[in-house]
Amino acid sequence: MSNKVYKPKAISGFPEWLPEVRLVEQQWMDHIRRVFESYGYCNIETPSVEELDVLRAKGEVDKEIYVLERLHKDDDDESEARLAMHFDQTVPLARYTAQHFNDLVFPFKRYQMQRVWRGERPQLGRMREFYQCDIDVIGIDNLPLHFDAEMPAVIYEALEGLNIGRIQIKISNRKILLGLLESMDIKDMIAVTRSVDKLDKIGVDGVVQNLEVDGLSKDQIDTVMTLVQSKDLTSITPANEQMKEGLEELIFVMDQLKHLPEGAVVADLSIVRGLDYYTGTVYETNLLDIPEFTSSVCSGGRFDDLASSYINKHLPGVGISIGFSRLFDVLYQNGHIKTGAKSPADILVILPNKEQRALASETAQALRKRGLKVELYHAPQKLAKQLSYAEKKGISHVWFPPFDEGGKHEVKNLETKEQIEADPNTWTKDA
RNA sequence: GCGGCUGUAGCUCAGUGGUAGAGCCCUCGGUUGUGGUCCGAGUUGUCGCGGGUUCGAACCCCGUCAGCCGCCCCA
Repeated sequence: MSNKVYKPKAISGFPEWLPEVRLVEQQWMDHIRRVFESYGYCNIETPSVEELDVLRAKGEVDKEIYVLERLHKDDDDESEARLAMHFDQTVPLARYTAQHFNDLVFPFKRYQMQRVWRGERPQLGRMREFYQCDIDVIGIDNLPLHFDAEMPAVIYEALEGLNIGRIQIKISNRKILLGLLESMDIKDMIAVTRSVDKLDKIGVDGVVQNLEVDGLSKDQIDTVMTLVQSKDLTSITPANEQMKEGLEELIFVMDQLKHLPEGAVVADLSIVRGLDYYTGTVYETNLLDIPEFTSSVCSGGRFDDLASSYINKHLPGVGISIGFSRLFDVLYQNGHIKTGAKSPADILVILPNKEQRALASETAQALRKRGLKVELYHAPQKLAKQLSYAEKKGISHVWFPPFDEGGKHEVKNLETKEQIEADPNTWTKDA
C-alpha cells in the first residue's frame, strides 16, 4: 500500500456543501417544488447532455459549453455525436417538446430542477455547475398573455416562502424599447439593449456614456433615457405599433398582478435582457436586502417561437428560471442562512449495553414505523460518548431503551434536558 | 478571454534570510448508566509547484499553476 495521497481540494465553481447546509438546500428545493406543483406544473428531467448540434441549433452560442467525451475514444471516429453539457434548461425543453410533440398536452406546463454547466470564470453568485429551477408554458400557435402574469405570481410565492428577505420582480416588455429603437432607425439594437440593461449597475451617467460609444446622437440618447426611466406607463406616447403593443401587454400583466404586496412586482423599462430569444415580456429579480448583489437571481421572459429549430410548428412560450445555486450561495455567504442539525434524524436511540442490542433495534424500528426519523447507535460505548454524538449532530432527542429486563423506556430532550418515561408506540415529539 | 490581489496544518492566520508556529477543529483521558463548560495529553504540514540568487530561502528574483475580486456575459 502506498501512503502517497492525492490531497483533495475544492474545484472552483463546482460547489458542494456540508450535510447541515445541504439539509437547508433540500428544504428549499422541496418548498419550490411544492409551489410549482400547486399551480399544476409537471416535472420532467432531461439528460445532462445534449448533442452539441442541438445546443447550437439556434446559431452560435457565446456561452462556454462543456463538451463530454470518452477518454479512449478513437480520434478518427466521426460516428459518435458530440455530446455537451446543457447550459440552461430552455434549449433541452425546446428539444423535448419537439421530440415528444404528439404525446404532450398543450399548453404544456412543466418545471425542471436540474444542474446546468457554464464554463465561465467563477465569482460570488457565479458558478460553473449550478441548479436552476425553471417553469415554462408552451402553447401551439398562441398562448394567453395571462401566463405572462402567472410566472411572477408563482415565483413570488416560491421565493417569499424561503424567508430570504424582500425580493422584487422587475417586469418589462422588449417590444417597448425595441419599437422605439426601430422608430429611430437604430441599427445595432443589441448593443443598445445591453447598455440600457446595465442601468441599475452603472447608473444613468454610465449608460449615457455607453450609448455614446454605441453611436447614438444626443437627442436619441435623451429619448431612450427618458423612456427607460419612465415610471408611469400610461403617460408614454408610443412611437409605433410595436411599442404600443408592448405597452399594452405590460400594462395588462401588471394589472393581473395587483394582488401581490406593494413593491413585490414593479414595471421597469430598463429591463431588456441581453440578446437572448425573448420577444415580449421579460423578468428579472433582485434581493432588496442584499443591495450589494445587483445581479438577478431569477429571470426569464416570453419567446414567440421556442422550438422552430427542432420542429415545423409555431410554439410560443413564456418561462422563468430561479438561479437556485446563485440565490442560495449569495444568501449563505451573506450569513442569511442559518444551518441547524447535521442530521435529519429526530431521535438517537442509545445502545445501553451489548445485552440490549436487540431491544434497542426493535425500539428504533417501532419509532420509525410511526414516521419518526431514527438513528440507532451501534457501538456499545459509554453514554457520555453517545450523548455527545447526538449533541454534535444536532439530534434533538435521545431515546433510552431499558438497561435491564423489565425496565422502562425513557426519552431525553437535549435542549431542555428534560428526561421522561415514554412508550415507543405512543410517544410524540411535541408532547 | 482581459485586468488586479493572494497562496504557510482540516479552518482562520502569525512568521520578511538562520532547526516551521498559535487559536479553533479533531482524537484520547479526567474510572463503574447521561452531552454541551472546564482541565490535561496527543495527531496534523511536499510553507501551491519549478527554477534562480545565497554558506543557508516560507521569506529575495523569474516562471508557472491555483484561488479570490473586477470586466465580459449571465442564474
